Amino acid sequence: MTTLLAPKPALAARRGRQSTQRKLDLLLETAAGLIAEQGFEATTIRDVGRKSEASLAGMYYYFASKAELLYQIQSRTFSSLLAAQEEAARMPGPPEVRLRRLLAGHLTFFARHPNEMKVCTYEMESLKGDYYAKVEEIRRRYFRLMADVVAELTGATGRKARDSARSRRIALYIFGMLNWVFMWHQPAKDGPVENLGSEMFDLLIKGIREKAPSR
Amino acid sequence: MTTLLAPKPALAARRGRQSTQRKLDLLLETAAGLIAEQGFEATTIRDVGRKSEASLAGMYYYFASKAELLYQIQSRTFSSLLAAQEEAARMPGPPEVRLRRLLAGHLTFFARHPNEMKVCTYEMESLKGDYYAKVEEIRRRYFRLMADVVAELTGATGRKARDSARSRRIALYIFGMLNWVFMWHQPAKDGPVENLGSEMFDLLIKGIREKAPSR
DNA sequence: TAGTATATCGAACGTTCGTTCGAAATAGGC
DNA sequence: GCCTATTTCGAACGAACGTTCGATATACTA
Repeated sequence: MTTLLAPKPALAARRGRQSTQRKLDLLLETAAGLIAEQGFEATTIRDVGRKSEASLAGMYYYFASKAELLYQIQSRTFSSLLAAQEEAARMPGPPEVRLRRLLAGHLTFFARHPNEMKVCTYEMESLKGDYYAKVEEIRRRYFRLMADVVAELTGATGRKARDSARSRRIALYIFGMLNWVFMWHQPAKDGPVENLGSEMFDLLIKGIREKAPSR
Repeated sequence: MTTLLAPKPALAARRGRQSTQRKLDLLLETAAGLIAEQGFEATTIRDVGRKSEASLAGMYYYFASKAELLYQIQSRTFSSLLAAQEEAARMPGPPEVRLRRLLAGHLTFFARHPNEMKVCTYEMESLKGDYYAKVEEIRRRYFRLMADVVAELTGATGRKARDSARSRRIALYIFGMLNWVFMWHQPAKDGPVENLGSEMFDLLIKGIREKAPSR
């Protein structure tokens, strides 16, 4: 169980801990950049080491395996995003305002950690077994956050399976819009990514409120 | 130039051509399934051969390299999709109807070729050099198809850069919704994928028509 | 039936990968 | 200035990969 995390903290809490912690952060950041650019399978531990000025063998002091490296990036990033968004969703206000906050929060987080978010979004299926299950659990909670707010807007408060299925799909559409942004957005060309949140909201809000689709 | 395509057709057009053509199709189909499931880098030519009952060396009679195999899947699939959608967009009707057709066409094509579409969408950046450029050219034409219809709906007929940038972004939002479907849709659970097109249309149409965003 | 182009395959090559191991540094506690 | 725990690294291993090559089998033509 501890084996899933970084090397045993042991007594290092007093000694070179800060330096070690900083190096761990550096390795994760470097790895995220390379994986975001080339993909997980195409990225080599040797690459990460070279770019971080660490030896190949030295990498294995910080990670038990290449798979654990990917897990740590995704786990850390997604946990951090989830915590921020849970707070945003908990704050009071009508569902419209909370949806706005969730969209803005997702995009702002991406603006700050683009490489890590790309890794979380596009290398999810590169994780296996326990690693995959653990990250998927976080992902599921994050999805529910969005789906619940959408459900309030569609009026699917009860147990009507039909309404709840629709709000689930709408939440999935929204995540599609959000996650695809990572594929095309260039700050220099498209301006700050945070602006897109409002545009998405305006684009969707009337359609979401419509109870009965025109079908 | 011919080297980009399959082995020289030469005089094979008369001989065992049909059988060869069928085997080529089988190999591409098998490869698409494996790549869609495991990713391009993680998929081995040995894997594809084994599943197609071909030897490892035998694979190289049909493909010059692993990269060319990926290129052929993407090129064939995307060309076919583009042709179908260009016809759908050319047919007369108000822009609303043509947008509906594009959404339905994209999803229907996915329903028929899910593996190939996943490969086109998620392994685009695994192509390099000329292969990448050639496929990107097709992709660009496909994008313009959608963006033009959206531009008609937003009323961005002139050269107003502001309006054209907005319709470009909206088209990207739409592709995000569409492509993300590949990640979550299960026919048994979510019903036929074609139904989603109407739902997306209803969700978006009012927001698209709004000229001035509330900002 | 002989001959030729097409199609297939076993075996091997060179490279690169993830991972391991034991030794060498480094740094704080006494 | 030693002692111990932490951190780094060179070197190597076994496995798996993409690719090549020469030989063999298959099928069509004349």
